[in-house]
Amino acid sequence: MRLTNYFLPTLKEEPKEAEIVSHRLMLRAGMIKQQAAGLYSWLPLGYKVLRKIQTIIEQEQNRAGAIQMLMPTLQPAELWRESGRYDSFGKEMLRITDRHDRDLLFGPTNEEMITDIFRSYVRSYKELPLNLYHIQWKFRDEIRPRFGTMRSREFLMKDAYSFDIDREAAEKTYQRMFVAYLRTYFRMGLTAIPMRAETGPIGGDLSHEFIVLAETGESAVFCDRDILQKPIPARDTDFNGDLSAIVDEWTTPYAATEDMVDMEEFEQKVPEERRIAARGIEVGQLFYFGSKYSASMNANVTEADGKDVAVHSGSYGIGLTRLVPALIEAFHDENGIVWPVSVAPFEVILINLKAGDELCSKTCDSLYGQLQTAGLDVLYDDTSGGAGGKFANADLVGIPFQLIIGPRGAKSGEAEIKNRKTGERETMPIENAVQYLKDIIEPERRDTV
RNA sequence: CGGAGUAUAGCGCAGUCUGGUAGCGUACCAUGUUCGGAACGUGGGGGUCGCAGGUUCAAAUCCUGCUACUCCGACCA
Repeated sequence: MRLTNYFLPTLKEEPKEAEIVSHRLMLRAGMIKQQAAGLYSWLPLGYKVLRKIQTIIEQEQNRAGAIQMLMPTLQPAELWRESGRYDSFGKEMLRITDRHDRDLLFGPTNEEMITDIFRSYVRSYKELPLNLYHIQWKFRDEIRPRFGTMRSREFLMKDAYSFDIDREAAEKTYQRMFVAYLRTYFRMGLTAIPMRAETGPIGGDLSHEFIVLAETGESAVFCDRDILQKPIPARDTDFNGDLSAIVDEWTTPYAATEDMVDMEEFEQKVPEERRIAARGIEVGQLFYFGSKYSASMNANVTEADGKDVAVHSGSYGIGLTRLVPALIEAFHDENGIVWPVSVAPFEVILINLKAGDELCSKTCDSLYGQLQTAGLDVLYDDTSGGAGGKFANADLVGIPFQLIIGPRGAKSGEAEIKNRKTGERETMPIENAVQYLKDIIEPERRDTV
């Protein structure tokens, strides 16, 4: 993409409404625009990151055996009356009336609807297990939305819903999602720590939150440093096999949020030098809630012995629109964002330092074509501004590698490559630059590990 | 929903106390000099001062009401 043809409205000055660093940087890097309290437009750069995150989530959900579909944002109130949540959910649920005076709601979650789909079509235990997911916009009318898209009213979520014949089978599904989550966050460059969690209003008795450590995290968390060293399950993990060893390994070190922590237990189980008391951002949650909805909504299947039983269910969420700021909280410095390659809006930015110089522009145009041919996701800064502005902008939006060509280099045949994360610069013959970038970027995509 | 603030050019702000019809920085347009970390000069365009009502010869400024947004708290993926 040529920057002269793109839409990237970056801001030099600090927007006054933003308090935390990720919100400020998302506004300054031209990723989002606030439209009302808790409602945001995703501008091209921000949307590109969101799509990359979505692709990783989809790949890992599919790998773990979940099946993608899509449910509507608006739901009929009847389903929620059936489960009893129409009245109990409270004012966070946005209620809408259509022209026929029918009660609708903007879905804050989809347990009722997926259960309705399930009971409409599934009759036999032979069709289990089933794990369906969708990635859809949800709405919760938060009393006080804040921190940009970290806590917005409208938000994009991946929700998977599983159906199993009994608790044992449901726990296996739970473990598959657990492993998929470890891989998902790892591929985004994050270390997300699974912590025993309260089950909250969704109900049930088995739940983990996945937490990313960050100073601006909304909750205090306590864990054993050991958990940060645990190995990530490989790409070829057999999701049909027994995953309990992996889950056990990850759930043995102490890790709990402030809601669940027992300080005495924490201090007793974790030696002082390994204790981490920090703040964290929740980026996903797993729930097993048994037959809570299947029983009240008649989602039964017939077993081998001819008897009907209510299925055992779980739900598994990942907040995409919250992951973006969580990533920025984890990856930034004083100059701007520092994206990991796998979620970066572009992998490399080609900077033409002097767009008016014939040789310089010719060299850059050629490199731009080569980078595209090499399969790299490239933004080409072909604007006519000064060098300082271009460097500042490239640093701000956080593209992992900068390929810098100035008139001097164009003449002498030298290219400069800056690593955004380390700040290191390397000079090399121009003809080597594309292969050099390809070699360092491809493994960083983490799509083959 | 309780408490505290803010609203003036695209963005960041001053002007409001003490009423006289709007200014600074930046961004934008033109032009010239620059050209490796947001460079400089000259010229230019852009604001019914959040909305409504009131007081006054005169309101960004004083009074009343409303709206939006932000922060703290309770709540939450």
